[in-house]
Amino acid sequence: MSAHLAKVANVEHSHSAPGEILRSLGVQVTAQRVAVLDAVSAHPHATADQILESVRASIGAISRQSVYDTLGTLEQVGLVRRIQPTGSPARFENRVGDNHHHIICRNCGALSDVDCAVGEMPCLTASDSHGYTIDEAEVAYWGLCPTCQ
Amino acid sequence: MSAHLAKVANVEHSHSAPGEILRSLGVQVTAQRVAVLDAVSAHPHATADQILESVRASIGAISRQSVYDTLGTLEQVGLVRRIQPTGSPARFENRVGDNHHHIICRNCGALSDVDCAVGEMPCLTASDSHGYTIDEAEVAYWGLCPTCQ
DNA sequence: TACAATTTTTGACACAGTCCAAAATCAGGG
DNA sequence: CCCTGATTTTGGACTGTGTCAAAAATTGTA
Repeated sequence: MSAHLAKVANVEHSHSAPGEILRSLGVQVTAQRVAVLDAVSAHPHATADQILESVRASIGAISRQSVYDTLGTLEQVGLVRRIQPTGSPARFENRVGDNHHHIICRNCGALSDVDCAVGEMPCLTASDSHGYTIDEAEVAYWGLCPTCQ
Repeated sequence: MSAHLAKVANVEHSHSAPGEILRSLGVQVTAQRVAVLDAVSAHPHATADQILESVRASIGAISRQSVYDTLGTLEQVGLVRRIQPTGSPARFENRVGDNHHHIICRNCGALSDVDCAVGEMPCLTASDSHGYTIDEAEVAYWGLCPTCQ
């Protein structure tokens, strides 16, 4: 994803109404999209189904397909980041553009953000890039959280 | 997974018959298990279904459940490592114990091993461990392979 | 050879993500 | 404010991946 776009999305709009943010990015504004964006903001690292439940609680009805579609659109314009730790379904967060990493508990699945020491992608250098053009080093820290130790 | 166990599995058995390796680890030897181990060795980073196809080609018949069971057992005893890059099903490899990382093409999905500069887990230090006991820093390098650039 | 334990098979199920046609909504222009 | 074209949402079906469970088969030991 474009890091620049993500920063635009996050920095220039952090105090705008969701509808305005969408409009400024050329995305049609609908009640469903606003509700999904709100749900992602309220529940960092939520799964699509958790977002579905949250939106249903807030606007009454939305289809599962629409949640998936909207998350895809929001990811595409850089408002939402999609992560997927090993063994987990996809999770979504609105903290974008800073290349932060995550830390996951092997026991209970708790998940937290970890700032990237470098801040920009890719933040690590592969010992052998195999001729690839690398644009991201995705890091996940695994271990036991304070509660599960 | 126990790094020591993985090294035992990989180093002390790299020239033994698969059946002997299994027996030495206290795992009951069956034709299915030997075939799955062979398939993983022959096809690094294969998915469970690819391993299923390979085993069916080699020993004629095996159930999907048995492949999943066997992979689980082999992972448990440190003979096989299970990885799951974002957006991919689980993949299996017999290169264990060296904490190597992976590099994945965003376009075609090609996947290669990348040696870990440190060699042991965890090879990175989180900027803030949130009180976790960290035992692994899983790194995936993303970009475009030489063919897709 | 017999038997207990374990593994495999078979089929069903659950979860997560995608596909698709019809219906509904949005946005802009008149 | 209404109309219309474009887009989105809905509802249901489908696919892929992993798990569950009971019955059948196999392994290994005595």
